[in-house]
Amino acid sequence: MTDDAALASEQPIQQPPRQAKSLTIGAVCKGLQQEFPDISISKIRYLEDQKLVTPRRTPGGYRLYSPSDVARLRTILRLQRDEYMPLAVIRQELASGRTVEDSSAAAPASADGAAPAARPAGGSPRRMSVSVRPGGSTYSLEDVVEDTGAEARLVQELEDFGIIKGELKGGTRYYDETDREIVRAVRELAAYGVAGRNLRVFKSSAEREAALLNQILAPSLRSRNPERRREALDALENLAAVASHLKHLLLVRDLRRTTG
DNA sequence: ATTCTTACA
DNA sequence: TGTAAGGA
Repeated sequence: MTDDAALASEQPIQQPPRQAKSLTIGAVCKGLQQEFPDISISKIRYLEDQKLVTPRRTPGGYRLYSPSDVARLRTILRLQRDEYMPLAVIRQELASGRTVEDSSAAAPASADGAAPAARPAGGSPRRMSVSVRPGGSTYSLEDVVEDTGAEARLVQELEDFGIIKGELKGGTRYYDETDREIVRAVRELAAYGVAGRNLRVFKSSAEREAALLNQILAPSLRSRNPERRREALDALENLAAVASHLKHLLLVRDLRRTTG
């Protein structure tokens, strides 16, 4: 077989990686469309309104996006699409310097055949501590209901309130261990008449605390050294536990003060 | 030919 | 979010 002809084909590549060129909004939009089909110029402008990106401007007022801006956009769109993260939260993530911006030009376009979640083999591992590390077991709605004794409606309500997220995979929702424990705790609270709007307080409180802890450990968590990152995660869990204990003590103290 | 801002659906 | 208008 002769195959020398195939190798001689020329590729019209006119992108010298040398020059860090800025792109107009139209070019950026076109490039992003490969990974995000429903992106649009107006949407990109909207993200600027929300202070998530601040591209440079030409004297004429045209937006100029640096490669860094584009990477940031990509990160934002991914967080929004893959993690259902609200723009307000994404803004904080990026501001705290926690989330990292990737620099890949375009998505590898790997045909991900959706690997359905793995069911936990055993029945119900009774555990109060939850890891901050991603990638654990996942549970279907039925699993959660069965494990926690909560009504399916309660789970739905928590999801509506944004208390738990539930990851959509292959048409059905799956919850992680943290979600399950949250449901369990809320179910117990429900017995005391705590529900609905009351949960917002807990949520915003938790968000502030998480932001604080992450801010403290941001440098280590961002480290390229795997060893250091692991230590940071350990520290994070420990720190969270200590903070939780302190919160408990303060709560008890305030309750005493209030009740007598 | 493109993009900009503002306003409106 | 998308689009029409009116300018640069």
